[in-house]
Amino acid sequence: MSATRRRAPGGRDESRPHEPGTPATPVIPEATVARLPVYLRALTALADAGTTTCSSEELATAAGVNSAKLRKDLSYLGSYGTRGVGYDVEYLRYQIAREIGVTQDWPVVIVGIGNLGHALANFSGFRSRGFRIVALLDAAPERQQEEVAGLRVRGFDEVDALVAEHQVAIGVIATPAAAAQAVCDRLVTAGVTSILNFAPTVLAVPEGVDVRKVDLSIELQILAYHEQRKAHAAPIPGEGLDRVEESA
Amino acid sequence: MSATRRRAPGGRDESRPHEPGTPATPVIPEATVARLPVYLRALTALADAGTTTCSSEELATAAGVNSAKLRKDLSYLGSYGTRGVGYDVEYLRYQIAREIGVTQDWPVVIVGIGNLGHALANFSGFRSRGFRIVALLDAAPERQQEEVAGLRVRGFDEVDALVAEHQVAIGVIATPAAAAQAVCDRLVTAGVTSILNFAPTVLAVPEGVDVRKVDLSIELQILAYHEQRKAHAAPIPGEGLDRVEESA
DNA sequence: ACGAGTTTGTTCTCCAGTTCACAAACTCCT
DNA sequence: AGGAGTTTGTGAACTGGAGAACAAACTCGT
Ligand SMILES: NC(=O)c1ccc[n+]([C@@H]2O[C@H](COP(=O)([O-])OP(=O)(O)OC[C@H]3O[C@@H](n4cnc5c(N)ncnc54)[C@H](O)[C@@H]3O)[C@@H](O)[C@H]2O)c1
Ligand SMILES: NC(=O)c1ccc[n+]([C@@H]2O[C@H](COP(=O)([O-])OP(=O)(O)OC[C@H]3O[C@@H](n4cnc5c(N)ncnc54)[C@H](O)[C@@H]3O)[C@@H](O)[C@H]2O)c1
Repeated sequence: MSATRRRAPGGRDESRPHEPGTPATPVIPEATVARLPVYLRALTALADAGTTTCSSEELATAAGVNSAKLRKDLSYLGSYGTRGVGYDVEYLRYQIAREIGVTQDWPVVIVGIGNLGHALANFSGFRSRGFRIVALLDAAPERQQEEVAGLRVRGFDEVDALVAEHQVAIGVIATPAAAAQAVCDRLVTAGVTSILNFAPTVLAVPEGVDVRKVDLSIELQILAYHEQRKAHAAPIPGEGLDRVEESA
Repeated sequence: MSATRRRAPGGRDESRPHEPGTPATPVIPEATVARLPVYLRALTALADAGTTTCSSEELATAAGVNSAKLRKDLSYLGSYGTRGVGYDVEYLRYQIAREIGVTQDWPVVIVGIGNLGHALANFSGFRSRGFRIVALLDAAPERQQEEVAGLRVRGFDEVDALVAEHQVAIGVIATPAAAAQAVCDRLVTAGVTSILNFAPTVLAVPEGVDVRKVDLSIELQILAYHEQRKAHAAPIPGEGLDRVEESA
């Protein structure tokens, strides 16, 4: 792999201008950042299938996006393709993984080992995607007897020690909504600066802390809205040609 | 509640122009549709706390958005506020629920009753948000002995009968990625027209079918990207003032 | 009844992101 | 070596959404 490594000569090379004062990194649009993991997944699937090279068209199809968008997204990372040929699957996969920051594992803590917390803790897929679950925390004493996925559930008061010990930057909240803000505050105090929130609440965090939310009810309600619209627009159940946007 | 019902006189009333040929409904931007459930949640919380009236400012704070954006979003539904006063919480809550289509419950099937499927089936919150789980399906025979959350797990071959019987429009896929496309195809054939996909694959569906995906690994990877950026931009662990956008 | 104060609904401006379209760059065949 | 064919990378037009700002519309106190 990596036949063309990064042709240093030629035109401009804007990889790391590091003049003192400028932020060095060329800034990637947020919409692109959100798609890079999808490309990474598609490339991994292609690599597993034995494909060594692919065109932007093929990769775009696999990722479920427009090929022009894909090319523009990749152009923010650099020129990793070869005109007339396409992209080296393994090389591009590595470059994206490096850009995202998942070439080595990130330690993660999960708080709230109930229904959802158990499922997350038992999920093996995180490991291969750049994450390692290092601690499971729960406030309920009866939970703390349990061992889930090879880890003993710890009391939430151990959060500071565990976060410090494993240098945890990313925390997952899977507690009831009522507890989420308090848990969030404690995590931030302990040193966590990125939070994935499953509880249906808006979390307030200090600047410098990232929050992303996953709310299944919201997703279902968005589907319900469009579903209602379909039913309303096409009263005849025979054939109703209404526009519906893909969103996979 | 509902002090001002919908003042029919006055200016223009663009609620239902139903001229034959025009699509009747005034079209709500997709970005707004995605936020309506958040407003609904915030209003429910306010109502539970005993609040009867709120301003756009208060509601915006509760929902974690800009108040101008909130007002513009609500304006797509109609004029449900009163200038100088604000919004009637209960009334607005109902109007949004009606717009989304969750004034009555939507029947839902879940396919793949593994780690995640169990958690979803046991989650009680769907009911109060407009959804009723009517069937749990799994291909593995040993799963079909089980009873989860009061429902016996059914074989996937019963999908057609169950979807037809309960008039199911929404399906949830919680199977491994390898099975997801096949499961999706079968669901669509059975009559499902909206799919929530937890498997890390892009699903291909015919026009008229909506797909939304939830991918935890992608969410974590987006956090990892920003986390890496923070670490890179601020090498001194003391105090690094870098911009980070909220996203709750 | 009227003016001061409040808050909505909407218009206008601006920006990020998407899509098109094509020159540049590469391969392969003759 | 040169030309035909392929595919990338990107400039430019276009689209949708975000935010500021303000007039219209309401309440309340006098
Ligand atoms: N289960 C699902 O499929 C699902 C779906 C959508 C949303 N959610 C949301 O995910 C969250 C968890 O759902 P669940 O079904 O796992 O709930 P659960 O009640 O089964 O589990 C919650 C766990 O959090 C623990 N907890 C409570 N307060 C805590 C605190 N202050 N500190 C630490 N731990 C604490 C509890 O002891 C319990 O073990 C909820 O907010 C729920 O709304 C869950
Ligand atoms: N568990 C998590 O927290 C988590 C997190 C992120 C993503 N996911 C994704 O969610 C999906 C489910 O995860 P999981 O941990 O529950 O997996 P799991 O292996 O525990 O469960 C999968 C279930 O699907 C059933 N199944 C397999 N093929 C089927 C088919 N053709 N028809 C019907 N049922 C079939 C299996 O019998 C099994 O019960 C996976 O795609 C996974 O990548 C899970």
